[in-house]
Amino acid sequence: MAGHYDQSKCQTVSEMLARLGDKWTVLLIMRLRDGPARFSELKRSVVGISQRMLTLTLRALERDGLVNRTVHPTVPPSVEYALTELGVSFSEPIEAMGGWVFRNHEQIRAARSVFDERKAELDKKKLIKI
Amino acid sequence: MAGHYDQSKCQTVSEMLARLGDKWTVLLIMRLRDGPARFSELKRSVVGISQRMLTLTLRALERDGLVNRTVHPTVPPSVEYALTELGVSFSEPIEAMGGWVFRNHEQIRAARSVFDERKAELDKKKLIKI
DNA sequence: CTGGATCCAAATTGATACTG
DNA sequence: CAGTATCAATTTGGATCCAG
Repeated sequence: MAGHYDQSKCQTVSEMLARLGDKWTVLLIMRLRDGPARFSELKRSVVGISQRMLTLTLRALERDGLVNRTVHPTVPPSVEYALTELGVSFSEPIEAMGGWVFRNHEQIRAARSVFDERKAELDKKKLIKI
Repeated sequence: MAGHYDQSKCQTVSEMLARLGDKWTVLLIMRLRDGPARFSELKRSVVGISQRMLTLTLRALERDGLVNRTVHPTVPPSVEYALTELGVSFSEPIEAMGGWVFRNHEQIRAARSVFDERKAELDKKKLIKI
């Protein structure tokens, strides 16, 4: 029993979960929930993202079928990104998770303070012993 | 508007989101939903995790107040890890997300195939041009 | 058994410069 | 505007050895 937490057994699942890890995917999906946007709009919305990371993240999302990329053949070119149906569906659990973190981050901060302080004390005692 | 996807504004939120990214956190939380476990049990359950990563991930979860670490003063020592109340609460959105990925990974695989094949064709054409 | 410390290889990422 | 390419820097992870 309990043998099903094997990431190698469910490659895709674990890859998707891994994708969420990179700082930007969640932020980008949350942004796209508000509606489609162009490349440069996204770059402005998601503060701190580099052009490179924006491109890479969008490509990955596109590849997974979560985001649609439509090029308008204008000059200068304009490209619009939007969540697909699958993407919208996926954004729901993401939103739930984001919401949880948002609601509970105070508690987390508090827990961290306690932990760090306790650790600092232990380190002090250890220093005396050594 | 749309200025709230700024990770620097909500350090904790973005950190938590980032923590999910590392391969192991989600797997570990899912495992701990089944009940408390000892270090070595966890190591066996979460296939592929190294000792180092297990330790690091557990410490991080403990620090965030999601996991409780109780040492039983036996010889040899035995340490039990369990989700805290906060951890259980957090595990719900996680589970939802995991569930979604699990249910939809076929669609994702399909999307990837389409994308990759299309890209392969484009690359071929480009090669001819060059 | 649990887990800290260290060393090293590999993967990510950011800054920068360049292009259609 | 929307990227691609390249390089340097940081991060990350695994392997190994050691200790309470």
